[in-house]
Amino acid sequence: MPELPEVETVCRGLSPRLLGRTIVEIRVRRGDLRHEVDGQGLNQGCGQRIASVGRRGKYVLLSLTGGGVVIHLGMSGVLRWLPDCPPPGLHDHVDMVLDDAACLRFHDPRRFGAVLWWPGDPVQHPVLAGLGPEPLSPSCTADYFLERAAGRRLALRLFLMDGRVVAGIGNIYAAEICFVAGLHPGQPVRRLALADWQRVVAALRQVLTTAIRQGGTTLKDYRDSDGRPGYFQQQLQVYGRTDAPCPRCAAPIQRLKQGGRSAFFCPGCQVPLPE
DNA sequence: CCGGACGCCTGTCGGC
DNA sequence: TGCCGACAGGCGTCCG
Repeated sequence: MPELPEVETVCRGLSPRLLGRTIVEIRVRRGDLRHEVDGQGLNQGCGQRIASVGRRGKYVLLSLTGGGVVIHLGMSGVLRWLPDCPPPGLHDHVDMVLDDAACLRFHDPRRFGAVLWWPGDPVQHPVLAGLGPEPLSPSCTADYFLERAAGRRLALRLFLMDGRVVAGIGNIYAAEICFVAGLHPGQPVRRLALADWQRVVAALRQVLTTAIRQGGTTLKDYRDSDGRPGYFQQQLQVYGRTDAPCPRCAAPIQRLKQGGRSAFFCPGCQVPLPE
């Protein structure tokens, strides 16, 4: 569910609440997530202070004085800060209780998420190895994409969703980025020229920074760390808008199946490039 | 190496 | 009303 803008929003909300707090107890009610929760490891975090709250792609990183926690929200995960740690409800799998009686609660109905312990700096966790650059960092350039796309027939949308190419872009934002760049989502990436990649880079910066400013996209259950929804769904131009008029040319938005998932595009504004 | 299909899990929605 | 299939924001593995 949550892509980079949602995870960034969660991190910004958590940071002032968690910084400097000490973890006093970890409660794992259900550990069979995507990766089995290592309760033994996480318990080593008890008594440690939270030194920073960070993000890498769609992962939340809690850096402790002697270790770290890496959290992924999967499709349905919600990370909430709760001032008095109320009794847990259905799918509230993990609580990290803090020294001010608040808690950080991981809720995840589909259990595609993960809560991982790491004995050192969490950015060193193996799940983060091989992730591509942050899309909003200076290293994410048109030249970089051109090089990574060389010789590949993979569709543009799937290329942008591949975390090894660029971190943090999922189905919603890949669709919006292709639209803003004026490129067909099924476009084989080897056909894009440098000027096309420049449009992709400009589009992804614009889409992601706007989405962060709006607090992310709430289609259904996404909430930030205080339980508030995002507002970027009001600005989606193609995602989920099958048959609705394109905001630029009024042609009906089309949907197609790509990599087992839905892709949305405007047949008027996103025409395949000539070979 | 590359790309496509599938599975993991629960919940919701639309059609019959 | 109830049942059943399709689908949902991600990602790892397997196979051709």
